[in-house]
Parts: sequence; C-alpha cells; structure tokens
Amino acid sequence: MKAKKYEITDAELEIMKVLWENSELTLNEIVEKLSEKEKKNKSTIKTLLYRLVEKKSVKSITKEKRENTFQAIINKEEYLKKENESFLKRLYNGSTNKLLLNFVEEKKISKKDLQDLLNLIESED
Amino acid sequence: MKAKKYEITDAELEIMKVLWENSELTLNEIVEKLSEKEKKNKSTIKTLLYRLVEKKSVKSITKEKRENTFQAIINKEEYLKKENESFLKRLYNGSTNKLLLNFVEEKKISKKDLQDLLNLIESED
DNA sequence: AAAATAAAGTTACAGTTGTAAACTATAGAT
DNA sequence: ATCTATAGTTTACAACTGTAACTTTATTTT
Repeated sequence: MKAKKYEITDAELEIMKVLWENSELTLNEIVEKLSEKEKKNKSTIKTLLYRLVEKKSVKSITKEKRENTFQAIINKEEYLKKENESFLKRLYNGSTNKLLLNFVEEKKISKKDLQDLLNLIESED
Repeated sequence: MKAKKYEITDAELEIMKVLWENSELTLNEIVEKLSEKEKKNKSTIKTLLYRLVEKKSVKSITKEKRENTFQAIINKEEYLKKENESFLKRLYNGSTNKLLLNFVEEKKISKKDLQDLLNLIESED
C-alpha cells in the first residue's frame, strides 16, 4: 500500500490553486481558468474535483436549478506548511539551514536576496 | 499517462541516499543500512534497486563469484537541483523569494539564520 | 411535450508505486 | 555428485494517478 493517502496530487493541486484564488467557482469557471496553462479535458477536471470532494479538500455546493459551485475547504497556508515540512524532511533531513545553504550554493539565493529580506523583516518590527 | 517518467520515487530515494553516502554497496549492505530507519523487506529493496538500475540511476556491478555491488550513477547535487526547481515551481511559482518569505512567515527561518548565512557567505569571498 | 443540450455522477483504463512472493541459477556443504 | 542456501531475476498485485469516456438526470430550445 502507498504511504500517502489522501494527499493532494499534482493534477489536483492545479485545481486547488484556482480555488484558492477564487473563493467559489463552478466547474465551467474552473475549466476556463485552467485552460490557459493546463489544457485539460472538462471531464478530467470533473474527476479531479470529485476526488478532491471525496478527500474533503473541496466542498461542492448544490444550487437549485443552476450549476454547482466548488469551494476549497483546506487552507493554502496550512497546505504550504505541510508541503514545506515534507520537502525539508525528504531532502534536507528536516533542516532549513541545509536547504538555505544548498540554495545559496546553487545560486538560487544571492547575498542581495538575503539582505533585502533582512531589511524587510526589520522594517516590520 | 503520467507526466513524470523515470523520476525517483520516495521509496527509491531512500536507497539512493545510502548509495550517495557509500560509494559501492551490496544488496545486503543496503538492507543493513536501511533497516535502522526504514524497515523494508529485502525483497522489496531488491525490487527498488532493480527499478533504479532500469531507470539508469544506479549501476549494478557483477562480481565473479561474489555478490553484485551497486553504485549511484546520478549525482546527489544534480538531483537536489532538479527537485528544488520542481518544488519551487509547484508551490512558489518558481520564485525563491516567495519561498523565503513564506519560510520566514512560518518562523522556519529566523533573522539570526539569515544573518548567520550572510556572514558565512561574506567570510567565503 | 419532444428533442436537444448540458450537468451531474459513474465507470474505465493504463502507467506508477510500494510491497513482496515465486522462480531460477549457482556456489558452498556434505 | 547431490543437496541446500543464497543471490539473482521475474512476476504479482492492490492502491494511486492522470486522463477521459459513458450514463443518467435535469434544463433549455423548438
């Protein structure tokens, strides 16, 4: 048996993203929003939505005589948090500092990025 | 069809990790090294190794009259780089700064972490 | 009201993944 | 030389994923 049950898959995540940006959408609206980048068949999106509803990540709201709408149940920040954790654990033994170092080594983060961030933090408190 | 072909899966990654730490190991040695954390059946590990060999991530070296040994072909740094990229893309629209900000917000990174890192960089060049 | 259309819901199917057993060949023991 | 344990190789299988078609139900058009 697979370890991760009820996790959001890559394909499903694309749908969550549009639902995070738009609090309530119909299937057709989702199809539209997705079609730009991820060209998927409407049927496919429907399936993904159904799966998300099954796994309690999305709520389906039945409207009288009109199209159902969908809402994200799980919160983006929560989700990011979990994903960050598992990424850190998977590749950096859970250590943020290892990740930072690696990013610096790969030139993904520059000295300036770090300085800017520090300034930002300091201006905040 | 799935998009990502020939990617290293979670279970396979555990094997890659021990092969990255030990340049050449027999199946039994791998089983030993893994057994501490990830208790997996020898047969399972065997399968994972075979798959890694198939997907050219690991090399199997046939010894005359002795157990074969295995070596990582793909390099850890390369792998990390790719994974970093896809993580960034998947969750932060490819933006390292977004990730950094999020980590700071989540208190995964402190002001001190940033300062230490800056000092480290500066002492290096 | 009957036909056409679209939405809602169900089923399908192949490739992937985690897990492991089954089979085969071979080296070491008797 | 034969038996046995182990290494090497193949096969299995269910759950998960990405993709989409099929079927039933409800709404709109003529």
